[in-house]
Formats: sequence, C-alpha cells, structure tokens
Amino acid sequence: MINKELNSLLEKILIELEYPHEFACVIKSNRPDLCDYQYDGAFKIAKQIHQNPFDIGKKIAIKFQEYPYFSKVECVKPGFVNFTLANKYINEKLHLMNCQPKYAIEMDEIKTYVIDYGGPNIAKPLHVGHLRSAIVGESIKRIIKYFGHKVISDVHFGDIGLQIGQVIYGLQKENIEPSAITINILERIYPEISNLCKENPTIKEQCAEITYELQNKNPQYLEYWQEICRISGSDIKRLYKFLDVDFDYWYGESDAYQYIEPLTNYLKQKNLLQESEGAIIIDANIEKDEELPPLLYQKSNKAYLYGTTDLATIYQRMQDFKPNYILYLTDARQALHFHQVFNVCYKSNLTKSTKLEHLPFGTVNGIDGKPFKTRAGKAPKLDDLFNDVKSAFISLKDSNINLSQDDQDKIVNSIIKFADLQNNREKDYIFDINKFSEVIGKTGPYILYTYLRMNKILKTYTINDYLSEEIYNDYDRNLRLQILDLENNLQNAYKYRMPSYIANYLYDLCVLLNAFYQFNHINNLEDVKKQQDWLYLLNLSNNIIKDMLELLGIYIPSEM
RNA sequence: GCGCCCAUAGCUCAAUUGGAUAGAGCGUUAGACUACGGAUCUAAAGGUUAGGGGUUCGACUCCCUUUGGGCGCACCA
Repeated sequence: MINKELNSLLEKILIELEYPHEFACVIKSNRPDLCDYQYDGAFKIAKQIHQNPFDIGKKIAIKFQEYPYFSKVECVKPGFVNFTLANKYINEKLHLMNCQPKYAIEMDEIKTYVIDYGGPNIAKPLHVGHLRSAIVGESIKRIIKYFGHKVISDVHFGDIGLQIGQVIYGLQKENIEPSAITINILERIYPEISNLCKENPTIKEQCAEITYELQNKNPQYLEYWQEICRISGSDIKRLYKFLDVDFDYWYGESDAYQYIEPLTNYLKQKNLLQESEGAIIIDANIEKDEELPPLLYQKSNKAYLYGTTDLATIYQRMQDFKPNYILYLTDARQALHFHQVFNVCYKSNLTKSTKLEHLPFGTVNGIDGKPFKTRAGKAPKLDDLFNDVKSAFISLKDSNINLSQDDQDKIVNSIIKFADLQNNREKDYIFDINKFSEVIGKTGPYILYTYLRMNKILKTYTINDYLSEEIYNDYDRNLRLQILDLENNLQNAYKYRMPSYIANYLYDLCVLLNAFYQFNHINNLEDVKKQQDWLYLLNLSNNIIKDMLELLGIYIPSEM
C-alpha cells in the first residue's frame, strides 16, 4: 500500500524530470535515525545518463517536497534520497489498514495452487525430520490462501516403495500376522531391515521382490500393506492434528499407480522412454540447462520408483485440478530429483503452462551438525518432542500446570513452530531440544505474552473507530511505522514462499509494542484523545498479531 | 571424478535480493518502574562477514581462486 503509493509517485516524478524510471523503488530506511523511507536509484540513473548522483537526487527531492505526504525530503551526501513521512499521512494509512479487509494489502489475480508437503514415509512414526515440511508447508499454504488463491493441499504419503517391502519382509520373518501389527513394531522393524539390506544384497533383492509383487496386488502382501497404512496413517494424522496441519487430500504414492499406464502411453507417444540395462529411463536434459543424469522410470525387475509416481501424480493433478502452480516442499537433498522430474514435464508438455516449483528446506541435523540417520531410527520421535517441550514449559512456572490442556497445547505449538519458522527455510538447521524448550527472547511465547498483555488493556475499554492526526513520541511513532511495514513483509513471504518474513516481522512488532507499553501508560491517562489513539493502535496491532500468527499456524491461548 | 549448497559475535540465526554505521535472541556484565502481566524493559561488552584476488560510486550479497564442511550423482524415497 504505502510502498506502492510512494513508488508510483516516484515514477511520476522521474518521468517529469525525464529520467529513466525503471528503478522506481522506494524502500524502508535502514537508517531510521535519518529517515523513514529511502531511495537509492539516483546512483543507477547517474550511471545511465552520466551525471552526478547527488544532483539527480536533489532534483528528485525538490519535486517530492511539493507533496504533503512528507515532513521532510532531502538528498544527502553521495545521492541517497531520504523521506520522513508526515504524521497525518502515517495516520491516514493506518486508518486505511484498519478499515479495509486484510489490511488493504495488494492482491494478485486469483490462481489455483497445488501444494505438496508433509510427505511422510508410512513405514515408521513421525520424527523431528518431518517437522519442517509440515510446519513450513502449512504456513506457505495459509499465506497463499490469504492472498485469495485457491489452494489444494496433498500430503502425498510415501506409502508403497521399497520401504514397505522391507517392513513386510521383517514382519514375515518374525511371523507377525497383519492383525498383530502395532506402531511400536513398525518403528523397530523398519530401521532393522533397512540396515540389514545395506549389509546383505540378497535380502535387499527379496525386499525388492516383495515390493514388486505388492505393486502387482499380491493378496497376501496387500493385506499387510493395508494394515500398515491403517495403523501408521492414523498415528500420523493424530500428530498432524496436534500441529494443526491439515490436508485437502491424503493421497499417497499408491494412488498414483492407476495413472502410470496412461502416463506411459503418453510418454511413449512423445518418444521419451528408452531402454537401458534392462530398465526404462527418460533423458532429463533440456536445452540451455545443465547436464542431468537420466530419470529412472522403471526398474529392470519391472517395479516402479518415485520418479514414476511423481510423474503419475502430476498427471493426476493436471487432470483433476488443472492448477497454475504445483509447489513441492521437500528436503533440499531431493533437488536433483525434482529438477529431472520437472524437465521431463517440460519436455513432454505434460504440465503445459503450469509452473512447477521445488521449495527446498534444509536438513534437520543433530547437535553434532550431522543429519539424523532416520533409517537407523535415531531421530527423536515427534511424540517425545511434544512431551519434552510440554514438561519443560510446565516446570517453568508453578501456575502453568493449571492452564487448560488446550492452552498448554497451543503454547507448545507456538514454541515449536516459531523456533522453526523464524529461520530461513532453505538452510540446514540444528535440532536442539533445549532450544525448543526456550520461552524467553525471540520465541513463540514472547509473541503470545505480548498479545495477551495488550489484550488485557483493550478488554477494559471500548475502542473508537477514529484515529487523530497526532503522534505523541518516538515509541509511538516507531510502532506506527512498523505497522505500515506489514504489507512489505507479507508480500515477501508470499513472493519467496518464506514464512520467516512474517515471523520476524511479528517479533519486531512485539518488541516495539513492549517498549511502547513500558513507557506509555494508558490507564489513568487524562488526555482522552491520546488514550483513544493509543487504544486504536494497540487494537490494530493485536489484530495483526492474531492474523499473522494464524498464517504461521499458531493460535493464541486464553491465558498463560 | 562430475555437480549443487554452505561458511557472519562464544552459541543459534538476521541483514529489505548490490546501498549509508552488518542486526537480533541465548549466554555474560551492569541497571529499571510500590503504575495497565518482570515470560517485561534500558544499557554494555562481543565482528578484518573463512583466506586471497576481481567487478562496482558502493560487496555479507555478484565473478574467480584457496581452505574447511555438507549433500547429490540409475534400479531407496
């Protein structure tokens, strides 16, 4: 809103001055001691037209001074143009944010998105390695929805690959009937057999054989498989529910099998399938791109792999949803795989104009900085994490035990999610249970606490729908400017699919709110106009906190 | 061997995608209101952005290079 308005004003002025106007971009100042907003395009213009940037900046600044939006516009030293907003203008914009839906942010044309996140392997219980895809994916989904788009989410269970063959092998070896399977047995068997396969190629072949036969509907294996899916599936759903993570479709790779045949025909038509060493492969190279190894489409024992099911799933999504975008949230280690799959889509025109985006996230590492070896079963389980965080939180303060279960769960969620979402999603991160028990400083509870303490004041007053033209001090002014900066951060979170923009914005907002709170007392204020203005501000801030937390998948407890 | 990613304060992370004086949290040290919730607030100390070169008016950011780490490269997902 405010950025856009300043930018179009700038563009108009650049045209008037007959300067190139492709650099018409005003940004929030990184020198708040000097100004509120800044423009650094004078350097770029200077380069193009071979003139002094300071002279250019001065001319631009003079033009800006004609407008009533600013209390000061000046060009300093090498050529920065610095804007200080007029209080009246700030307050007009705040009022607009308060009155219009979704804080008057700019919306795109409505599109259809499919977002594929979660992707848990059904052979074992959820562990901390599954946290990021679920938390970050859920948040990205909510952000894109907030911008008005139609979003279809699909968990895409890893429910039928070699891992299932391995588990079935292990169950049979121990004479465990399908009806006797429990989540604890699955948890133990998967890493056991997975390790066994690494040591013993014969066993691995047997597991692969079981997988192939399962894919061809061997009734005995089918019975095992259905039971594994049922037990593991309900456990996974329970944990997602705790995290407020939900999907429109709970499809798995197995659901893509029915599309393999039409897909194969389609790819044959396009002449893309070739035989190599008994297997079927697809050349994944396209022009003007780095050289990639081929995508393995069908194994020499005729079984299918995840490249196949990913393509078949795309086939299904194109048919059922006709999306404009398909987004994938997976570990960065799968980057090459998706690069191959996407290239095959482009080559075969399978996706037509649909945009495919792989949104990688970094690996969750142990305190030693190395990835948890999930197949060896060493990563902490999500259940254990939830319990540990909860008991750490309860032991923090005597009264915490008296909070309702629902409030406790909301706070535990805020701890875990905020710790994750404030980080750049693409980087690896170190999973340290101590960090996840932290409630002081830049944490979820800090945000919740701020909200609740502001809310306590708000509840004792009626809030007017009127904001005066005045701003009373620096704490006040800084808070107002931060509120105005919401759109910028929200747009970045949306554009780059990075919830961390929102998390960090929220934290900064709360820091300013707490400073405001400390020095600007509202109760017993004799100046009624000031009191009403400040209540208006707190109310707007709290609405923003609540809405932005919801985009992060965090909910506010009734008390804490 | 080929390729991709990463290296910022003691630790964990930022830096508006090339802008001005590189910022937060934790930890450490020193402080604050008989006032709306002290899970708070105000400060201090802590940096040759791994090393070296280059491009640029300007580089944590782009290019080259060295070192150190992570990951991926056809029958796992």
